[in-house]
Amino acid sequence: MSARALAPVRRRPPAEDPFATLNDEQRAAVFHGAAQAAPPLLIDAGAGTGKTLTLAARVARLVRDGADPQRLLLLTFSRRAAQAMQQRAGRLLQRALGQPATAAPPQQPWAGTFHGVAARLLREYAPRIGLSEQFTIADRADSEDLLGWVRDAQGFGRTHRRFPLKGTCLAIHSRAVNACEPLAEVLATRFPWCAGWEAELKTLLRAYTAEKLRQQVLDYDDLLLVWHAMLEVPALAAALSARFDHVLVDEYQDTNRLQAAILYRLKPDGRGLTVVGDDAQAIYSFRAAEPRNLREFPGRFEPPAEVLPLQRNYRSGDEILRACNAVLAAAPGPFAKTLWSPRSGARPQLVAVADEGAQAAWVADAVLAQREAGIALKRQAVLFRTGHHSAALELELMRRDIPYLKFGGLKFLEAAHVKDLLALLRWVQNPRARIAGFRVAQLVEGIGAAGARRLCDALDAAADPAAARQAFVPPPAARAPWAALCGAIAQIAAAPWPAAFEPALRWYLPQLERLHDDAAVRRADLELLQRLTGGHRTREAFLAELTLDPPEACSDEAADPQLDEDYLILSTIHSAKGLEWPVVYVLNVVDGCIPSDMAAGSAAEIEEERRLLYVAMTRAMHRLHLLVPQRFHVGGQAALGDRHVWAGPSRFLTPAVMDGLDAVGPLPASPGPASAKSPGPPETRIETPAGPVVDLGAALRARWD
DNA sequence: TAAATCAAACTTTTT
DNA sequence: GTTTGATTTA
Repeated sequence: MSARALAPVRRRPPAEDPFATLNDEQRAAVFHGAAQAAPPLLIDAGAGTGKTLTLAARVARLVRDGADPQRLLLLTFSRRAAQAMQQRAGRLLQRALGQPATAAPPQQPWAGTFHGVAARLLREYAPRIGLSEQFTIADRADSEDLLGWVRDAQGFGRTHRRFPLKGTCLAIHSRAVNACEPLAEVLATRFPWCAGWEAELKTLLRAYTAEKLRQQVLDYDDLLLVWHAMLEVPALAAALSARFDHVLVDEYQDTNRLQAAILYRLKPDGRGLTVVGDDAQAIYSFRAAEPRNLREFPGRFEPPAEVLPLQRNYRSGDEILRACNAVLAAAPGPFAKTLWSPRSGARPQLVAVADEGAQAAWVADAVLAQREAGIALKRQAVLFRTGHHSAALELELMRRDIPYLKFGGLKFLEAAHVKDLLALLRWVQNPRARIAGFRVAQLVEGIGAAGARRLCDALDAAADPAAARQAFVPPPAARAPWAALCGAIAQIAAAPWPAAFEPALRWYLPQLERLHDDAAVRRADLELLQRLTGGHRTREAFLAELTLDPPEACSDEAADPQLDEDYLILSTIHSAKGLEWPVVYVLNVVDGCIPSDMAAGSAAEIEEERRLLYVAMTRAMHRLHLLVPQRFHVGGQAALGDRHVWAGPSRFLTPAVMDGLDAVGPLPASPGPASAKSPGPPETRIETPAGPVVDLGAALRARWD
């Protein structure tokens, strides 16, 4: 073994060909083009067709053939996906180079989400674009609060007619930015009830942009917007484009117009560009994702990009795939694929139950039965449309002592105590961040909204906000507690990371005890937060990555995975994207849940709900259970309210789908009529902003002129 | 005048 | 369970 390790790496013949197990479809995608400047490629990868493996193998193959891993950009949908991809590519590469498995695999440092990569690039280029290197990133709640504050300051809170709420204003902002649409068009197509406020909204969003720049705070949308703005400046565009020889993008059907525009500016001729996607799994249009990015990709280039499909499914038995195909057959997309597998297995089940209680009991029974049969809890997943759909099941699981981990829905970062502590750290890093300061100041005993406002105004007016913070004279009653906060801030600022977390926590814990009855439970969250600090090298990195990629599970009864060996997976369908489990249960496959009655507006929305069911079903490897409660709670009432509706099975369970399902329990009523085929969305063009500018602020403000 | 307290409404999906 | 608004209290 040691002799092998000592041998010069380049002389070692590969112990085995890591690409030998690829099928023909995958091999074609992996070996498309030369290692340098390969022509553009679209991998049209159906669910479970080995997409991750193929992309990882392509990365490994490019590096093996001479590409520099440092000059390779891998854009994925989540950080989790990026890590999975890096690991697999690393292992494949070791084998391709004949390295021992003990050697450190070559890392690809540029892998992550669009937003994550943007944050890193902006931090690096900040001095060249008039941005402070200390800029902080606001999560959605903070962005809403800041926008709400600007909205009040502009006097829109006291209008004669009702002005859109802060959340709506931010949604409008987000839509306009991500879809690259003019404000008027966004209002007309998405927010018709706000159309009368166009001029005011324009003023508001311009003021919001100015305020963010003044405070050196960027929201999610700004990360992409500034990246794009940088690519408008020829010198910066040249530097950024030259930096990467290859750009590979995963889940391309869920990118938006702005992301596509970034990509085309990064690689104008498409050389070195690879995108992977499946239009049947487009489920993020509520976030301005534009599946047409995928459809239009080949034609963007001359000659058009090559399209290579992957249809051989390695995940599921053929019975499950037939049912999945049948769901989509009612509304085939332009890249219609038929998944197939030579493997045969159990037919999927349609389980009719009386109500949500019976549904929870049935799932709990089934989960335990499978566990007895040797399928660990971890290898089973319960999927649902919205976070609270699992409430009844969670009660049942707790009652039966079945540990579980829930993804999606309740967010760790949204808990008040976590936000408090993060606000403190943000405020230390960037004293101009008004929302953070406003929040932290109010934690001080004796300072309320009015005192906090006075403090923030003073900081705003000061040339040196950190000094103004020290000089602030609190109300007499708050003197001692305020001094304690100032002391803590000084310690946090002085200490290296992650030691700086300690004084922050020490200051906050007494406030936690004072403000919350359930301090003990919340304290556990803060300890989890503390454990996360170690994984990041600097405070900036910690704050940025936590904002862009929050821990996915909430801690409460969701047992600490390190304590419980085995736990059942609960997940929203959206959060289940890209994952697979041997046994999958899908809750509430009824009209009103799937499709959600919130989404019943347009035909396009209904079609997205259909794909959502498709995504849920294609997660299953061996067993799939669709649950249909005949009665379920309607929302908009107290948690224990007793209003129900009698629901029919989801309209997506067409006769063709039902043919492939085994009915369990009393047969449900026949499904409703299939929805009409959707007309395509209206044509939109990418708006090209005015010529190159180096003044970032002017570029961003111009967005709202 | 500002802070603390209490009652009531709202809760899709997420970077 | 959090946020918002109205009321009471210092």
